[in-house]
Amino acid sequence: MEGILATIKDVAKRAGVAISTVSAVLNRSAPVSEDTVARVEAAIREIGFTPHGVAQSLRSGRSRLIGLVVPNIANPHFAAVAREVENVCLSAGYTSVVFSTGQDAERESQVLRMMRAQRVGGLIIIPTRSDAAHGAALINQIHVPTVLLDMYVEGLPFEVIKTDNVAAGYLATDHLIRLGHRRIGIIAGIPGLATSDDRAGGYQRAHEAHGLRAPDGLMLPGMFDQSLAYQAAMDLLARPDRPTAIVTISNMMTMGLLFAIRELGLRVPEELSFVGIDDLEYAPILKPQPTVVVTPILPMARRAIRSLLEQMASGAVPDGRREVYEPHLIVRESSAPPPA
Amino acid sequence: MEGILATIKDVAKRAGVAISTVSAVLNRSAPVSEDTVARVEAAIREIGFTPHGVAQSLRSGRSRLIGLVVPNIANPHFAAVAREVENVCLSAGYTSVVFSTGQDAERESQVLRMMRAQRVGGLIIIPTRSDAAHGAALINQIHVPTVLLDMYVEGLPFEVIKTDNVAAGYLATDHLIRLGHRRIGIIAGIPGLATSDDRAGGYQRAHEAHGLRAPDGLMLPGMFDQSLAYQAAMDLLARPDRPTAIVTISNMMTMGLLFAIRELGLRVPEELSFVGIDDLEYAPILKPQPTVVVTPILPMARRAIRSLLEQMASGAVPDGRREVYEPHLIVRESSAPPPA
DNA sequence: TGGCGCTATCGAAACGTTTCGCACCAGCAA
DNA sequence: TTGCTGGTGCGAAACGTTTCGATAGCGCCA
Repeated sequence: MEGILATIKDVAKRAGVAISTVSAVLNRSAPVSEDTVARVEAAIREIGFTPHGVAQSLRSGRSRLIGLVVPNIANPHFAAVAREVENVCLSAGYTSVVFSTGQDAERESQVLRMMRAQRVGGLIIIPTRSDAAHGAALINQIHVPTVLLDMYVEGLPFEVIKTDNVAAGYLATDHLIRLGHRRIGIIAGIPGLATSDDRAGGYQRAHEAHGLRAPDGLMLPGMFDQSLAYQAAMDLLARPDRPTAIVTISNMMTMGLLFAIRELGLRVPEELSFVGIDDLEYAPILKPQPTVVVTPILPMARRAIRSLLEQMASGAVPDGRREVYEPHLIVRESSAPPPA
Repeated sequence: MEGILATIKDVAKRAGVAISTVSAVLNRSAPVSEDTVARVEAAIREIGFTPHGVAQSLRSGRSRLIGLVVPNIANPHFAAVAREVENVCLSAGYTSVVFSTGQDAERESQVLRMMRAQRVGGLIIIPTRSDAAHGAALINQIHVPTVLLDMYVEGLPFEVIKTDNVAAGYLATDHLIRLGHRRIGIIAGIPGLATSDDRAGGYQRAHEAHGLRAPDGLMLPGMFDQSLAYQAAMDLLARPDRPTAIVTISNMMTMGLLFAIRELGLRVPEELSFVGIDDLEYAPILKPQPTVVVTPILPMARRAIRSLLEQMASGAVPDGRREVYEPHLIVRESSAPPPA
């Protein structure tokens, strides 16, 4: 177990060739005669040689490590992203390393420092903030090809793979308005976070599109944090003129709402309707099953990692392209016309 | 962004000292006078130097990469482990890289090859199988300090951090027997997998302890896979003499059962009781709330990574120690006496 | 026969660190 | 003056690769 692993030198000796020839065989980087290839490959098999990725990185300046930076790996939504990225990486011979920021800019920066120390070859980031100041801070910490997932950051030139968040908020709200709701609350995320602001913006827009004014005082922040969303929901639902419907802008916030509903013993959808953004993977066993707006997160993740690998291979300069995926509504049981 | 990062050489030049002196400052590995330290540190700050982890690894033979191998990172149970490991690693200056095996021995081996290529310095593994043959295969693929989590593998000398799985199965089954159930089904995992076998063993033992014989034909395999568990549950529940209660031995299998219950429109606990092993993080919003046997997975994860870091630092030989954590029962709403 | 071009192979430098032996200096005792 | 000692600092080798210029062997044509 205490490992002295074979080196390329051992292979060379065994096959009776030069080190550089073994390297050429390994990388197909130079013409090598058929039977030399065979001899080298035999030697590799016999002594169980695995190339020293660290040495390869150092010499070639290319790293086979991909960094994935997400808000929280324990959130199933992001875990799914990680799984997808891992799959693509593995089949492409890359290794992905995942880190959680906890939506904290300082921790994000700490994480990026680690990534830099490990000299990852590329980065997929779900950023913690989207304002220009953050962009300015980030730009100095990122020295490799990068793709932004889920959210843009002001002033960062990287490709962005996101959903139409305004549409997501719109879809959820529009659905409730059409059902007849007029007092619709929303538990939004962190002000200043594009994803959050856009989804809340869609909520406003939907009201306007129906010639309505979004009611005052019904937009509560929840961060991307379940317990805060729970607080917000309790607040909203304890009011005498409580809303007849609620929109939550992320899976964790839907969870928070569900906790509150359970605690207050509210009947859904008879007494309260709700629509969440992002699906819950156990939605089918919930009672009632939640109506949600879903985003194609898996295709987005796949696209992000593919695009990143391509950039790394081609050395293309980032062009700030934005790839936008459309969300769509899944009507289930948690939404119905308001009580008379 | 296209990164030419500063090297230790640049620092040395700027501070007017030798490279080796900078290294000494960085690692506190040799006495350096106070004002030289100050000059070097100033230089580091000024040019924004981050040590090249790859070069450090290569030269020192020590790697700051920790590999975590789990069945599936998209399973919240394992995502929680990953998060915990990441936290400890980050604060200790290590980087964790997570991989999923999909409970597939071949993929596990592929993953281990990647780990070896990256020369990770230590490994935490939740293995895919526990038999001796697997142990024999694994022993040749692992060349670094390693801790086994959740399950032992026959013939592997590493420290094992696990729960008392027999007790877990026992607790769940005993609870149902005490409630009066006599036809208790169990959806077990993969035969040959210790965790699975032990939990099923606990089910047998509980019957014996009450002077009962575990009913025939009520133990169905579900793998650690939701859809298979769903199939098994459908099978079990479609029978004319269907069990009055069911034990599921992992969170994914409880999910599968819940899908089946929902589809068949069974009332719980009036028509059917169940007890799951491992909690569901959204348990509180489920109706009925599931009765479960929980294992202290977070403390176990913390213990595993701490123990690993210690081993890496001390260079201690593995002693095959087994650290066993006790599971306990949380009675909620899904278990009640059987229908008369 | 000599020169040319092609192919297969080789040797050595380089990537950015750590590590280790050696040199320098001042102070001090002999 | 010489020799020793302890505290600093230096230079160079080494880690395991990739890469690139050099070279040897060979057939071919003039």
